[in-house]
Amino acid sequence: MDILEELKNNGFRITPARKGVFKELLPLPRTVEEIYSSLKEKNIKIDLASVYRNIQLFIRQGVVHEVDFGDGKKRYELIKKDNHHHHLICENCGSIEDIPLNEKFLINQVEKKTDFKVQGHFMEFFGHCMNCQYKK
Amino acid sequence: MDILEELKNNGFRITPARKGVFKELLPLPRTVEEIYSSLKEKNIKIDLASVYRNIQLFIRQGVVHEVDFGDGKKRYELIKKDNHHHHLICENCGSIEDIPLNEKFLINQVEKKTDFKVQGHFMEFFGHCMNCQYKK
DNA sequence: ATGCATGCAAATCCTTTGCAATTGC
DNA sequence: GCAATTGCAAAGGATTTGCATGCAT
Repeated sequence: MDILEELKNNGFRITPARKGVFKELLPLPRTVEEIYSSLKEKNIKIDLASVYRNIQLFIRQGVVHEVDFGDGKKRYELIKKDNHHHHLICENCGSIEDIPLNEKFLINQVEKKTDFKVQGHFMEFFGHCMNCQYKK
Repeated sequence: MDILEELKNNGFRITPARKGVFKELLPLPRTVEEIYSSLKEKNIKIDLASVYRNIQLFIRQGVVHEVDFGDGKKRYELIKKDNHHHHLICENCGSIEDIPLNEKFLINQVEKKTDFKVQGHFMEFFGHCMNCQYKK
């Protein structure tokens, strides 16, 4: 919950709505719609526009970034320092698992093959989680 | 141009609009807007809705897929058989380069670390192309 | 000739914005 | 108290859809 404190130190207010949106992001990347309905269910009153506004604030402050799993829905995820990772997305149940990877050699492979200077990357995996492999 | 023939065999018509959209996708992933304006410049009369409709048809037929470079714009790319590759996206000039990679070991790494069965992946690289490295 | 594909306009969905009221500090 | 934040409603942009007409086969 350090991050909210930091926001406060930067002159932003900690409102119930803002704290709510933040908490929704804690476990996993979520869509705006998911955040909105989840807060509603928890009886935290918030307007859709405020969800959008707070997500955008978090992004501008560099604590959240957008991830795209290619299903047409934008998801937002907390950026945790020293925790660069990728996702395993189950195409059956939709579960999302984090996984850290050693992808340096891949980036080396790219830079060896071309004259391109790689500064960032985006990498997600699709398939079936353990549960869904056996349920079939 | 095999793909258009195949569509025809599946009972779809080859119209100037459809052929136009298809040709626009030949070299590189493009946005709907890019396809639309490019065709307009070439005096190929087409409605925006028809660009959307044809892209969706191509996707349903499995010859095109959506790629997302994280800039908020959806791009559409032809799926060429036996030509699995990734992209190098220059953050300076926006150029897009294809690159084939040996990512099998990465997928093995994932499956070794977890119980997840990987069936697909998504992988893009961002940075600076050769031109933009030296122009700076 | 038939019905698929198109253009056009309206509808829909997602996201952003203006503004007055509210609330955190 | 004052400025930041909010809710609400309206605006904006992207995509989809309904329908009558046109065109590929």
